[in-house]
Amino acid sequence: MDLLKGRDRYPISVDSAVFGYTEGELKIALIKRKTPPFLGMWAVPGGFMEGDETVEETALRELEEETGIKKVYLEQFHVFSKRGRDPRGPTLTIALFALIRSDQCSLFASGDASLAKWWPVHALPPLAFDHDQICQLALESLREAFELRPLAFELLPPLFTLYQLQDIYAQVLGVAIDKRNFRKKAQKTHSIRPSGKKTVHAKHRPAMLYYYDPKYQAKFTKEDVL
Amino acid sequence: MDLLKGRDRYPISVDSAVFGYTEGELKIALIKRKTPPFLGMWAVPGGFMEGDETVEETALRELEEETGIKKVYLEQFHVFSKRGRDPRGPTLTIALFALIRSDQCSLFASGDASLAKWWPVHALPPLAFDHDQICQLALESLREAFELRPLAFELLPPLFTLYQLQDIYAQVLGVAIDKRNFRKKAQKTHSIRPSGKKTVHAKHRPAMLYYYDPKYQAKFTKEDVL
DNA sequence: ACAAAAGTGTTGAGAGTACACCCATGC
DNA sequence: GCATGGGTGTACTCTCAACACTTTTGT
Repeated sequence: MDLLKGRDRYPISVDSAVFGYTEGELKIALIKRKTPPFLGMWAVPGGFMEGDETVEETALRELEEETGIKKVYLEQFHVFSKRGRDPRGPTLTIALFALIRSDQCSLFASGDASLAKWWPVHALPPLAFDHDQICQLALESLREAFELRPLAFELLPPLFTLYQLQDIYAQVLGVAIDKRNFRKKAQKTHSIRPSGKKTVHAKHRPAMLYYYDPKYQAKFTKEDVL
Repeated sequence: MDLLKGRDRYPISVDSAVFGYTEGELKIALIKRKTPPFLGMWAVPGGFMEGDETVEETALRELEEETGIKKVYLEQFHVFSKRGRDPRGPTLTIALFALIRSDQCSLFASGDASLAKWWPVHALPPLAFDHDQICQLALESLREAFELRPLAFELLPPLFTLYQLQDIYAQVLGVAIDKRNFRKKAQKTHSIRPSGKKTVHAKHRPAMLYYYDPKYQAKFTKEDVL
């Protein structure tokens, strides 16, 4: 006896706002749609759940199919279910944000995408469906998550400069940050450690490269969020 | 042409962890299931999406059907999609937490529920499906949300004492709070205002009743979260 | 030389924390 | 009279915010 018989069923799409930090700017990865509706418009990568996948598996599969992106940090932030948001009929969209390390930011369009490209978060093109809402809420959710968890490191390569780290916080939180105060705070966490190496070939004085190692925090607290 | 044809479709259940503050304790509303599977076990109220409802509409409909609860604050916190979590087949569950004012906490079982009852959050009975996980994550999400938004007032009647307010923060965040420091902080927000009325027939000295009015905050900041 | 980021301390204000006693009411 | 919460102030610590100049490299 199928106890789920008679239940209404819905196609589920899983869409991911992928954030990256490239060329010193916080950006979102968008694809150009190759199929109707909204053919030729920009959209966040995503697609429909299949079989007995989990939400996260769908997100990873579609990301790789459409943009070539592989290793990402994923976090769910909202389910969109308003009537009429997809002209094809009632659909749910589970929205996630994804964070990708800046040394793995190259994009390759394929699958449902004819193009894949990074866009500065504050200069997005017109978007398909309600993806403008998704991007906006993604950014707000990212901000909230940044205040609760040490996520900046998910946007940086294993070795990074304090300036990069600070700049990410400044851009995500949308505030200016004092350099000296930030560096003092970073040192107090003990989890941001100098590697001994320095940047080379920068157009300016070489900077110490740091790495993040949470094991040097006795216990993670909100105070360690920077 | 149905562009959604051929997509896999899933039944969606929407389950709500309803928090209430009654008898001086933080509690969750549970129902006793009247239908298989897990017949006779306690579970979080919820049910399947129908037609072109939104997630929030489903949550409200099922809450009223099963427990009689009407006015609540709702917030999504997670989608559960792991294989095998429902023995009947692949299902998604969208989980929300709900906050109900303590003057509207009476429960009436009906619909799929044979009983509806408040349980202290730290003394729950064995639960159907993965509802123990849902309750645990609901509590953690509630904690996070409490640090970002002024939610305690959603658990209190329009007029409340400072002790009640403090006690909610203490129980939700799981920490002890100093009475004098808390009261100082509450006064500084300017949005918690004495009504002039006092409690009557308490088993102790009458207490000033306060109300919450966000318009007395110039701009809401994290500092106003208490 | 100039542009660009690296690096470095001190001070003052405000927030957070710790702490103990008397009061009013119901039973 | 006893139990229960109501109500009040001070002192210390620590965190946070504000603030400017010299250094090193590439062009």
